[in-house]
Amino acid sequence: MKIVFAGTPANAARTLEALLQGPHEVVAVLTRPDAPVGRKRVLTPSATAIVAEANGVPVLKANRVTEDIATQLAATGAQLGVIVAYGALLKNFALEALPLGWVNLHYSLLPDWRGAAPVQNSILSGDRETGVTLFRLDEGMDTGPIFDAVRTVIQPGESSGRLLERLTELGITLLDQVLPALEAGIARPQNQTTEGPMRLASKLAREDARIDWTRSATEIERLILAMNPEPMAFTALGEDTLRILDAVSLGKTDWSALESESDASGEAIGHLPGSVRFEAKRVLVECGHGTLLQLKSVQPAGKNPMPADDWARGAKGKVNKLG
RNA sequence: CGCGGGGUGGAGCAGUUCGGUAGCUCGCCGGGCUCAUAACCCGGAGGUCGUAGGUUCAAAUCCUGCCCCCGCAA
Repeated sequence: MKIVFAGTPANAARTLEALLQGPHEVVAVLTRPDAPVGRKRVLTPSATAIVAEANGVPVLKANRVTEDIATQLAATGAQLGVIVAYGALLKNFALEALPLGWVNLHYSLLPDWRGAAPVQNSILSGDRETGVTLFRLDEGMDTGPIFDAVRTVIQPGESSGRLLERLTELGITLLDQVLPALEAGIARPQNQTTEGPMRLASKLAREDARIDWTRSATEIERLILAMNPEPMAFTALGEDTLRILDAVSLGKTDWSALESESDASGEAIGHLPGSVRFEAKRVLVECGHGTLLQLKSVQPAGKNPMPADDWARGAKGKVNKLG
């Protein structure tokens, strides 16, 4: 079967690679235009564009599927369109441009978490389970009828980045299973249910990633894991920011036990949220409701990411409070 | 020319203002103590101080060019 693929970021590129290994012929790839990236603002093609070009697949670059683009896609003779994180909704004329229409991989169990950032939102909310859903694209935002879904349990300490990698692979297997049925015309998508949670997975802003140390360690741990690698949780450290890549909640902790240690070492400890405590092998931060968070990996402004223990070597004696 | 921080043994930092024989906390290797250890004790290896040039009796430190890494912003 001839298919066109639409996608932009790394997980889309990975899915495209898998499709290129498979039995179907990818006759064209649609992706967002090259964008200026990084401090030097170098115009950089998307991860998907790079994979497509490396494999000699014709690439169309557009922010929206205009009638012109739809016509070009139809002219490829493709029967089906596959979308993974392309970044724009398709209008009816675009949906109808291909005989079998379009399917979309979405990284949640629809109808829950429709929208731009399902993976981050599911971790942020402390969900136990998530998954990937393959559905027929319609004009709505992640509202089309579902072919199939794969569920998976979110692992303790799992970041958005790692979870997305797993979901990407699950999505690939899901495509492998469903595409043959689609080609044979026997796939029967079911309308999305109206039961259960239907939360909106809105896009996250940088300010959403600022740590509020008055919240519980559990909530902060979720925030840190959800925001890794984008946009990455951070807190104020003097004039600069300290990015926190990984941390684990220790829950409620008996401060009196810790205090005797601190008295012994002569270090004054505050009881304010954000107070930092450097121990022999770990770095602890006091959070709200008497809970403690152990930092595992941080990145000071201007530095590379480092284990919290390494950071402690240089910060000890200079830092006593975050936020 | 968007703003800013940084490059010092394997890691994280100090030393640079006011040039003068490279330091700290770890890690690593060897030995000791111990039932044992991430604990403790003793000893050891490991650095052209990003790079090129300049000033000087002498440069990690002062001057100039270049390379690389990163935070913010986009």
